[in-house]
Amino acid sequence: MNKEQLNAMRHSLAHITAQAVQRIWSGAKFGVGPVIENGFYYDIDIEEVKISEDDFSKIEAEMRKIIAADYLFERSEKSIEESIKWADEAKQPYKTELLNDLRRSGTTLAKDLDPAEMGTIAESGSGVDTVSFYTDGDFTDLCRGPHAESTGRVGAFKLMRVAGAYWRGKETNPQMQRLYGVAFATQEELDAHLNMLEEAKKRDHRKLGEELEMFTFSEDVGKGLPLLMPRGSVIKNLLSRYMRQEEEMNGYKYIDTPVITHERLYEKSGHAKFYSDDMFSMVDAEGQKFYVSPMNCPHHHQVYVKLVESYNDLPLRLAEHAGLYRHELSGTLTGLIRIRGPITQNDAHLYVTKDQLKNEFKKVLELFRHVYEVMGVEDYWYRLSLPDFDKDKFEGDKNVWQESGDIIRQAMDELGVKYIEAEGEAAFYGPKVDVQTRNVLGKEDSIATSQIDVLIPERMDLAYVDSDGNKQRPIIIHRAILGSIERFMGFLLEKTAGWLPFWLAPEQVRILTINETVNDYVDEIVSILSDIVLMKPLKYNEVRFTTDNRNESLGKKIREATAMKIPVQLIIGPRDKENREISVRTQKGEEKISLNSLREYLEGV
RNA sequence: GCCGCCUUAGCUCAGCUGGUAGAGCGGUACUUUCGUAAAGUAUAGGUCGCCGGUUCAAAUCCGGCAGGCGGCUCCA
Repeated sequence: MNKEQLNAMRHSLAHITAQAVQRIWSGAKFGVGPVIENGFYYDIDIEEVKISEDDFSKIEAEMRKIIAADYLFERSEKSIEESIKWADEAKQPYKTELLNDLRRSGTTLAKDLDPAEMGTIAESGSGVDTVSFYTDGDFTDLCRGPHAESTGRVGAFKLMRVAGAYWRGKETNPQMQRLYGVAFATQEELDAHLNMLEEAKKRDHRKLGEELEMFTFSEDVGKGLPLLMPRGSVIKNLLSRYMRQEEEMNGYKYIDTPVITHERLYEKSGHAKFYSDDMFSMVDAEGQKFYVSPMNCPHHHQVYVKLVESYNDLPLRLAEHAGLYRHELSGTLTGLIRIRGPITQNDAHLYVTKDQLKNEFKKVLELFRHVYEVMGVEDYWYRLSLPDFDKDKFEGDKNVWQESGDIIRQAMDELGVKYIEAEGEAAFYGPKVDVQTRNVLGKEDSIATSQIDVLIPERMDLAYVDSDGNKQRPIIIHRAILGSIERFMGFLLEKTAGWLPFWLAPEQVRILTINETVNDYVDEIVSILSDIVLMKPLKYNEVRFTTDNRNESLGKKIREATAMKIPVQLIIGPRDKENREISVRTQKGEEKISLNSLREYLEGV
C-alpha cells in the first residue's frame, strides 16, 4: 500500500468516525477531519454531550457496523450555492463557514486566509464555483477526497483519545471535541505502533527522572518549577561545565547577570512589547516594576557597550548560564521539556562585523557539530527560518534581513550541512536556524537555535568605530547549543532510556561486596578510585562512586544498581581479594580485570 | 489559559450500587555472611489531594480549588 492509499484509507476512517457519531448523537455538528501522522481525527461539537473514552467502545462498534456494510464512497459535485444551502439545511454551521471561505478565497487553510474574513459570510467571491461531496450509505460530507473504494477497505484502526481543540485553532472560537484515531493497513502494523507507544512510555523522561532520583516537583513550589535532586544536579553541573570548557576554548567569555531586571531594559529591547505575556513581573516597595528575566540578551548588550569601542574589539563572544523564568501557559508544561524555570539557557551572543559574520556563523555550526558528536546526538538537521517577506510583519530593513539570510545559507552550504527552509518562522529580530531532531515518539522537536539579530543593534544603540573612523552597527549572532540544560537533560534521558554516557552518569561506579571479609580490600579500591581523575570529554573529572556493603544478597545489590542504571558495577568477593582482581559488570556483560588496571579500564569506558 | 480524563501508605495498585481502608514492593528490628537481577521471620506506615455541600453515615454522590496526564501546529 502506498502513501496515497494509506492516506485515503485514514481519511475514510475519519468519515466513518463522524458517521458513527452522527448515528449515536444525531445533533452532532462537524468541523474538519483530516489525516495526520499515523491516523486521523475529526472535530465534533455535540451540544450537551461530552464524549469520553468510555464512549469509544460504543463508537467503535458503530464504526465496525459501517465497515461491515461495505458502503461505496460515491463522489458528487454541487455548485457552491447549492452546497451552502445543503449545509444550512443539514444544520452544519462549521461546514457553512468552510464553504463561505471556499467561495470567497478558494481555500479553507487558516494560514492562507485573512483572519478578519475567515469564517464570515461571502455573497460571492473569486474562489471556487463547485465543490465535491462524498457519500457512503447514510452519511454525506463536504470533502476533497480521495477515499478508499468502500467502507470495507479501511484497514485496522483504534480510537485513541478525545481532546479539546479550538475551531480553526483560535482561542476565541468555540472549542470542539477532537476524536483521535490511529490507523494502519494491517492489524500487525497497528499492533506494532501501539507497542511502540508502550515502549516509549517506559523511557519518558518524567518517569525516568523520578525513578532515577534526578528531579521532582512539588505542588507547593508550583507547576513547571522542577526541583533537581542530587543526581540531577550533578548532570546539570557536568553539562554546564562541559559547555563552558568548549566555549572558552573557542574564545567565548563568560559573564553573570541578574535574575530580575527593571522594566526599562525590556522596553528598550522590545521584549516588553512582544513578549510581555511570557514574563513574570513584580513591583517593589518603591513602586518600580521589574521583570524576572526570560532571556539575557539585553543584559549582554549592556556589557557590550562597556567592552567595545572599535572594530579591534570584535568579534566579542559573551556567554552565560543563567537561570531564566518564562510564564508558559500552565497547560503546556511537561516535565523538564517545557518548564517555567529555572531555564538554564546555554546562551551566547557573538557581536561581529558584517565581514566576520559568515566565518563566525560557520564556527558556530562547527561547534554545534562537535558538541552533538560528544553528546551522541546523531539524527538532527537544521531548519532555516526566514520571514515570509510578502505577508509577515517584521521590523527593520528588508535588505538587511535578506542579506543575513543569504549569509546563513552560504555558511551552511559551504559546510555541507543538511537543512530545510521554513518561511514565516523567523524571530521578530532576525532570521534563525533551529536544530531539529526526533523524539522517542518520532515527533519533530527543536533542541537548539541560532539567530541573527539585525534589529537590536539599532534599537539598543550598539556601535563600534571602523578602520576609517566611522560609526558602525555590529551584527549579533544569538545561539544556544544545548538549548536549555534542563530540557537537554530530559532529551538525553529519553534518548538513552536513562543509560547516560559514562561521563554524565551521576553515579558512575558502584562497588558491590559479597561479604564482610573483603572490607579491607574494598578500602584499597576506594583509595585508588578517589585518586583517579578522568580527562575526557570533560577535563579534571573525579570518579563518582559509592560502596554497597549492606547485609543483602549480591543478587539484590545488582538488581538495585541496575535499576538505578549505574554503568559500572564492581563486584568484590573473597576470590577477587585473593587474586587481587575485580569482577566488572556492565550492560555489555561481565569481565575480570586486575586491580592495577582499574584506572586504565575506567579511562576506556 | 481552554477542553477531557486522573489523584487511596514512600512506590505500584485493589476497594461492587455510600456503612467509616487493603495487597505487593520499599522502610524498621532480629536472624542469616551469602559469587552475578528480589534471603527468612516479625513489625510500623494512610486527616483516601485540599475546601465545602447532600446524608443518620462519604474514599465512594455533588460543587469549587490545587496538582498530574492527553490535546489545543496537522484544515472541505
